[in-house]
Amino acid sequence: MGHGGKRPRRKRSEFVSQPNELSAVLADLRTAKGLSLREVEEATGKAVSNAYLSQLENGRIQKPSPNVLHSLAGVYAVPYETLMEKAGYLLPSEERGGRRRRLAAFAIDDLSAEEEEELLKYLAFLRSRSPS
Amino acid sequence: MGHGGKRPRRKRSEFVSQPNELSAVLADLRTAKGLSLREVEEATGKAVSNAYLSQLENGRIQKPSPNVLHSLAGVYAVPYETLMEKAGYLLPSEERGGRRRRLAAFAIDDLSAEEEEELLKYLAFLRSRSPS
DNA sequence: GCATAATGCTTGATCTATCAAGCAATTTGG
DNA sequence: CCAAATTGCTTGATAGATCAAGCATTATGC
Repeated sequence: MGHGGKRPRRKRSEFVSQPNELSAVLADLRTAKGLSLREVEEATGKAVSNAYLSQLENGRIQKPSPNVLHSLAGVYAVPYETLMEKAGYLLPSEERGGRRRRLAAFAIDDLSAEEEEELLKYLAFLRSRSPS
Repeated sequence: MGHGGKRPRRKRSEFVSQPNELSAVLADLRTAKGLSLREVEEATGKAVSNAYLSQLENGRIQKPSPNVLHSLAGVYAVPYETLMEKAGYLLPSEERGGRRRRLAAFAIDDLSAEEEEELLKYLAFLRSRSPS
């Protein structure tokens, strides 16, 4: 031991995160619902740890298991197949003959009436910025 | 899900061959086509080893990856989804669309991907000002 | 201000999926 | 009959998924 002062140095690991589409979707869904990592962990019934969620959202996991995706689909109230598709396990739904809702549509299902009204105004604003 | 951590120590499981529906289906498909394990390995372009196929058909693998199932679906000319279903990754009768949609949901179906992302961030903002 | 909780994150450890190599039986062909 | 090939199978090694703990920083309460 020796050298008095410093404790085990903590090296700053250079995370080579490769953000993919899935990680972005999962992060967006969680923040859109206003949930913390631990709240999601809890919502899955401890099936998915907050540690893992963090790695997932930061693109450090290449292939989360279908079980994990199933748990998260439940928490975020989005279709399991959609997450499977984002993870590259299934062909895009168009090529499988299926209609689909925008992911954002699922994020608003439990808004209050007041919030929904605000949201509609915001949508009008969004549209005013792009040609129809 | 994983197992990690140092929790109650788990004993090494003795290879209890537990043939499930998937293993039976895979074995039947292969013998029905008169193929050997190595021929199937070859047919997948070396994507799945004969060693693994053996374990798979004898129920020694709990959750083969979707990638493996995809390769085998190609070789045996059966639908990928069918094998996924046998493996327990998909529900047999997936019913979709039962939920009631918010009004606003109809207004976002034709947003661009960028706009949708903005929208999700806006939702996070909305939530941050009201309790759940 | 300070203790405490909450948040996102990193890391060490463990289990599982998966393959390369090898093995004992069986088949084939000369 | 025997060597070579084939077949199904087992096992050691490796990589990746996943979690329990713990850390740094920020928010919250007194």
